[in-house]
Amino acid sequence: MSKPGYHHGDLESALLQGAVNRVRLVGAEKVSLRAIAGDLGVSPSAAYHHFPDKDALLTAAGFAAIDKLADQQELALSMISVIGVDGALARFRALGRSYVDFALNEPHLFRLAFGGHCVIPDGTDSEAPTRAWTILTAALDELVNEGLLKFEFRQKSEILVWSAVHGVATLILEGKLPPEAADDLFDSLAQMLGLGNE
Amino acid sequence: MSKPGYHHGDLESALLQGAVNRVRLVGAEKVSLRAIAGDLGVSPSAAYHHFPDKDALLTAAGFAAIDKLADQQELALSMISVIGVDGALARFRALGRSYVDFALNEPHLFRLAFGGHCVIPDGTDSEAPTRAWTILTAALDELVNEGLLKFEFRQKSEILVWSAVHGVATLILEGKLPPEAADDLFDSLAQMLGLGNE
DNA sequence: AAAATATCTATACAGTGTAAAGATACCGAC
DNA sequence: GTCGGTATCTTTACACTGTATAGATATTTT
Repeated sequence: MSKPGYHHGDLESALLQGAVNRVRLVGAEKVSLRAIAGDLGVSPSAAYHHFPDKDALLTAAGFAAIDKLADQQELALSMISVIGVDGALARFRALGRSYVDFALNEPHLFRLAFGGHCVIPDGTDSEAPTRAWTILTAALDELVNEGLLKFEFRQKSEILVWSAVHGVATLILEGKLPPEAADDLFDSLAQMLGLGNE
Repeated sequence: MSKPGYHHGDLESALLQGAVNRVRLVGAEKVSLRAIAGDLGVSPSAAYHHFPDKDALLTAAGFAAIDKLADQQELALSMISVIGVDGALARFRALGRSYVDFALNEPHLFRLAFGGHCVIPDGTDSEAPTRAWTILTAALDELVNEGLLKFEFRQKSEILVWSAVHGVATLILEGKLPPEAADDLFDSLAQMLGLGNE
């Protein structure tokens, strides 16, 4: 299944990987299908047997980028073994930090992922809850369990937290906010979530 | 200064306007310099006497889009004449709503404005406080003056509010959150800002 | 082994951004 | 006014893009 001969074995995932690599380096709007194919020593037209067109390949790469973000978040979470209140808070913060870090370390992948290429069809809830969403809700659950977040605030907190973290990442990336804004935001979030308790 | 003859008078702003129009319709990555020039009945190369390259033109169009967003916000603000506490709250909400509305009504302009084309050089504070920023701080000032927001929370609220609103706009636009998420977010924000008082 | 199919290549075409050189209209100096 | 210089625009050309079509090659099926 890897490379059993002339037919290259698994061009589809090789193309995807190549697309991700190229986007990572130069950004989505400056990657050419021909370059990706060239990297793999393959004719430009070869891609059309696996993806309907260039845009579809980039979209697939975008979803791969979203997955990489989720990977990084889970990795960041896994490195915090503290339990209890402190653990819950640390994990919450690590989640935001890894999100922003991904945006700043991989700006091109981040923009590809959230820049119009990977729009969900907008139909009624497509019942595809995104790994990022799942990860976030788990962290908020923990905050609730530890008594750090009032249960009735949890639902709305999901939207607030994700929006704020995504927003600050984007705005820093675009130079609209300074990098320190991220930590300030995390402070505000922690503080405000906590305030619901007293 | 408008159209005094063959030299077209003011090609530069005509190109800019044309670029904005085209981006508005089909999105930045599908607009061609030649099409913009064609709309104006002008040769493709003509643009190069006014902009170093296509990217620069699109960047200018992006900043124009940012300005349109600010216009829309100020217009939304101007339509609320209520004074006092209710007015401050209404204006705060209208600010968020107009921001999200702009993103949803003009997705291509919004993406151009915040999708990497208009990055501030990232140098130390470039002392260019953006109209959006000014507008936001004014609204928060009013909240403080009306006693709806604790003074010590104001500074950090700037980042929180702008990030959250920008984030929710983006995530709705990309299909990651449903449209109703915006109102939920405004509820949370109003509630949480208010909580700092009791 | 032969036929059918999936995969890849070769070729070609219209469209792109943009560099270079030539034409045209304007503008200030005499 | 006329003349020369300059900004503006056109023409032409080139390298490059995505992708459609048709042909070659390897794999799979029968």
